[in-house]
Amino acid sequence: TLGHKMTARQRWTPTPVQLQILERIFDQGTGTPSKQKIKDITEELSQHGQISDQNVYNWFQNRRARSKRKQHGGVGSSNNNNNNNGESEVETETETLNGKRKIPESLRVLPDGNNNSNNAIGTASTSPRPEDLCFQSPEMSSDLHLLGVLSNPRDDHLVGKMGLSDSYNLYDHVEDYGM
Amino acid sequence: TLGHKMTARQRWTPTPVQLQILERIFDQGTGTPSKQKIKDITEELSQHGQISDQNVYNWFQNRRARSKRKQHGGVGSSNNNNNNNGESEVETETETLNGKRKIPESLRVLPDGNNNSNNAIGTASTSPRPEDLCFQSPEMSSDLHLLGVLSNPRDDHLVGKMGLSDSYNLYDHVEDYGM
DNA sequence: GAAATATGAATGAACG
DNA sequence: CGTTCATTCATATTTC
Repeated sequence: TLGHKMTARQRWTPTPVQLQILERIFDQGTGTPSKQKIKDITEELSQHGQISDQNVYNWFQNRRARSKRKQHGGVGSSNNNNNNNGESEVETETETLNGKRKIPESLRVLPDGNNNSNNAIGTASTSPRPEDLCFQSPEMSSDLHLLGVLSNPRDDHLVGKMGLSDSYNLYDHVEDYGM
Repeated sequence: TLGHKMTARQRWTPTPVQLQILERIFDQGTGTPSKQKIKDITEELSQHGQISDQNVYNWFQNRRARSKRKQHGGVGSSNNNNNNNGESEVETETETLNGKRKIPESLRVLPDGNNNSNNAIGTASTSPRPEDLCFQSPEMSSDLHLLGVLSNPRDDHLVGKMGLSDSYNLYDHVEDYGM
């Protein structure tokens, strides 16, 4: 009953030794190791098992994030952690949600309905975009005339001369987009 | 390092269609689209789901940065090494590995102390990744000595064995869309 | 064996 | 623009 090779990419699992080393390094308080450090560490850890820079990097990132997160939970704090809104920090209640968050990786590309955060709530005016539900054919939608412009690299001289098209600097952390 | 503005509560998730379009545009070699282009793209993509200029801009930036990271061998890692066990018989059945790695938490974090003999990992009778498979370097890398390096921000060049990542490697996502 | 949990991996958003 | 943070997702592992 099983299939055959499904290209199951198993995620890297640190060996105890690797974990020990990683923990130790993390405990050094070095914070986030630089890329160079990452390489060193990777090199070191590769002696104890297969590992890559990305693995090490991810590990540190996760470790950091996890530490931060842990502190905020109801660790030693007083009881009564009432959540007013249904917002709740979904943390461990992964699939407790009614919605199906777990989509097979094969189908991950498929439209999962609409998980976009719609500001329109309460009025039930959630407009499930039918377009998303449609299968995306290689030709994409249709009215992509826009693409025609974009596919033209020479089309840059369109607005570049206006003098007003400054850099994207203002794009950095603006809140004007009212998202 | 003060008030981190993480007011971004809801994270925009591109729909498959949007992703396709974005990928397409990015692949056109347009590089970083102008502001005008961004607007056009946003407009087009908004037909397939909620999106903003900022989202589009971020996406392109991230995409670009990611691409560059790969060739530079930054954190982008180099070799995607899975577990040595990851041969080909990997099936969707979780039972494939048969044998649970029963490593007590005591060993998982392994407070170390001063003990060097990590025989504890001997539980590898079911360990999915035999570490002995890896060839030990003649210099017998010391886990601890690496820490010294990390403590020294100035000394990044210690092992000097990192001469591996040169070629292009795709570590990142393996988008299956567009199939 | 399924659920719950832990954690590695992917990615959007922010910072400098 | 490169790097880092924060959040989510997927899968391994542990528990019931």
